[in-house]
Amino acid sequence: MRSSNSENAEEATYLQVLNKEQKQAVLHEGRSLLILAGAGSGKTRVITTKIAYFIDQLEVDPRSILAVTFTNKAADEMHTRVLTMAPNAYGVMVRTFHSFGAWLLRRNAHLLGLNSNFSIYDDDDSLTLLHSLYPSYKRRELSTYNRMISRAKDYALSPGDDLSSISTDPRLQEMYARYEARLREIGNADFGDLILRPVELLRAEPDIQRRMQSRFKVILVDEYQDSNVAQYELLKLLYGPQTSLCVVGDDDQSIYRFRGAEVRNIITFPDEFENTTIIRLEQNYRSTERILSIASHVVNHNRQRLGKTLWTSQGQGVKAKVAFLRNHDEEAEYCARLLEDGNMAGTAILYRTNAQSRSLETCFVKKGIPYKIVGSLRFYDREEVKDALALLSFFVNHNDEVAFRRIVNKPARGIGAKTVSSLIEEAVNEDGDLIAAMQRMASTLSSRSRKGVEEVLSYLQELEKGITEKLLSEFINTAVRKSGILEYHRKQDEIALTQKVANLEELVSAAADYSGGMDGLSQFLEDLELDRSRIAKDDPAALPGVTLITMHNTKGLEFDRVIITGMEDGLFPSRPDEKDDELEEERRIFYVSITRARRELYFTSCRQRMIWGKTNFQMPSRFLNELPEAEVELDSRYSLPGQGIGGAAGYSEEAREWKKGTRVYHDDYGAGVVWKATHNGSHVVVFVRFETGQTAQFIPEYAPLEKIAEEY
DNA sequence: CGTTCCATTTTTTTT
DNA sequence: AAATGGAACG
Repeated sequence: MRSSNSENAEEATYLQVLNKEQKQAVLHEGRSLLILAGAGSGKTRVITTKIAYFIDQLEVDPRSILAVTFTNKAADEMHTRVLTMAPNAYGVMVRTFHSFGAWLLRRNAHLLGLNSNFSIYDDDDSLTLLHSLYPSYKRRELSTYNRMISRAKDYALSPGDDLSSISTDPRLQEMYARYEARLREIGNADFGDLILRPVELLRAEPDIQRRMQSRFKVILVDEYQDSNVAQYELLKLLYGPQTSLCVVGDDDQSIYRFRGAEVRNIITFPDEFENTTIIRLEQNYRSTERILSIASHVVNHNRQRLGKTLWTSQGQGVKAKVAFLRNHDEEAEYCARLLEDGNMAGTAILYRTNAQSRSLETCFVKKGIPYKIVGSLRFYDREEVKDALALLSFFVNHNDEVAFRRIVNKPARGIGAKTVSSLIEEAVNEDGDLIAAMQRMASTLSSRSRKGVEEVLSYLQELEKGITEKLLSEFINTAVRKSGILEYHRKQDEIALTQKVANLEELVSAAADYSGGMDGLSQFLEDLELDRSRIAKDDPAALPGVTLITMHNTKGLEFDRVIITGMEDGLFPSRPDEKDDELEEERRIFYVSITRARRELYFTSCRQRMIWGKTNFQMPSRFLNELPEAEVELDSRYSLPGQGIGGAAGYSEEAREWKKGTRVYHDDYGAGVVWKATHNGSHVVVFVRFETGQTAQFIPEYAPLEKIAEEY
């Protein structure tokens, strides 16, 4: 079991701090290893130590080690930690699946008809492209198809494959095929392509596959439970006769099904890779016994799981608290009150949807409580940033229709939709180059459009001259000025009091570390596309203040105190009528959230909540019923009266009599069906959709509302 | 072609 | 509440 090497040699200090299972995982030398690592069981330590051990003790060349992580942040952190343990580990490749795919595609671009400086389209860009192919559809309709296409790619399905597992919509096949054809004409890649096209490449080119297999002798994958089918295919293609593969994950923490993650990947791993050793890491170093008990109680409601039992030697700890509040403002107040003890940095406030951060922010600004929002305020999809990036992308690829559409008439230059379409059509009919198309077409346009097009051509040509000489940040600075983008947003700032110019300035400074020229530019664009947090001024983790964060974004993090907000049906779990699969996934999100806490855990549930501008009456989350009573108590200081931990017992019993689907009759409105039942604090409120198409809400206690028998 | 105003409609999560 | 989409007008 143990290698004789480590038996004799003095044990490296980094091995001494490991527990038995962790050490076993590090020392394991078979080709296929599955580490089932519970929350807080030190899996990152195991992976980093294992990498250090490979280099130090087994004398593996760092360049032949590939470590795949889930986020760029995790990749950076892992790289740093490995270097601390093994200073000669510099050449280890630590990347996300997507960034690894991009790396592979760039060095083999010529084989795929890609420009080696191809740009990466995000979801919004993909939708723009699809819309340009189907202008008669609304953007909204197409976003459904856009999602299906990206899902198909997650499952490694091409337009020619059977897509019935994605959707039986007959239009999907055709749309996917046309979208794909046009994307290839342009020569760019979308997010799914970063995985799918490497898969296609390795299948089609055995030489390259062999080269990759001999380059990467060791492959480690973190957060394996969130890998999708395409990523799994890619792994299989990289797994050569000499490769050792180690995947680490936790089936209970699989929370990205909506984007193609397949828990089955981890469950069937031992069947797919021969002689797999399975090691379970069950000692938790993070949380108290009570927190672990709550977590395991909750996740035990799930059927589809491998099963494991976490334990800790941290002591029992304090009970978790549940608070029922009137509305989201009180919820924020409640959080603020908890923060009065001053432990901002150790506290995280979790929510299911990004929109929920608003009321918290408002409250904290008012009270002067320092906070930081992790992940959500997406710098990259801010209009001004996207404009600037589109301009830069267009320099890299003159065929880039999506970027062209974005910049050509911003600021307004008299180039309308018709002119844009005809310019694109002209380009498509030739070699695709939109600059050449503008040059050819200019003379045929109306004087107004012509002037605009000439303006664009002139600034593009002027800027193009400067691209190789200058520092990248200088080039970007000039580009946003000369193109008029900066001025355009300066005006917007004045009108709407926004910070767009400041954001553009931040973009410029983010480019400071990049070299000028096409390669530097292209690298900059890729880095931003794959890691949206890159532009942010500082690492949010380093700033003081309480952390506001979505449940999904907390993966891998930990805090002294965690407050899980919005424990209401229809918000969390996100839909009141979820199927088992979906509910189990929501429950895993709950499990992930709970296990972020080291010492203190709070849950809040509001009776009223503003959703889409309307105040809704909320039912307590059914997940509250799944908490073990012995470990949880009501925060009676602040909670509304008449509540038990399992929710509003009194109201919910009554509300259950009027559950969704109940047929009712009202003297004035006629027959209808209940679509929602809830309570407003002291009464049951029933929402009814009538056969007349009207909807109305009643308090049955007072209203002339009767239940009637099911119709036949 | 550009702007403005009004009606309509929201999958929740993100590499 | 916010963001889109369409119509109407200059």
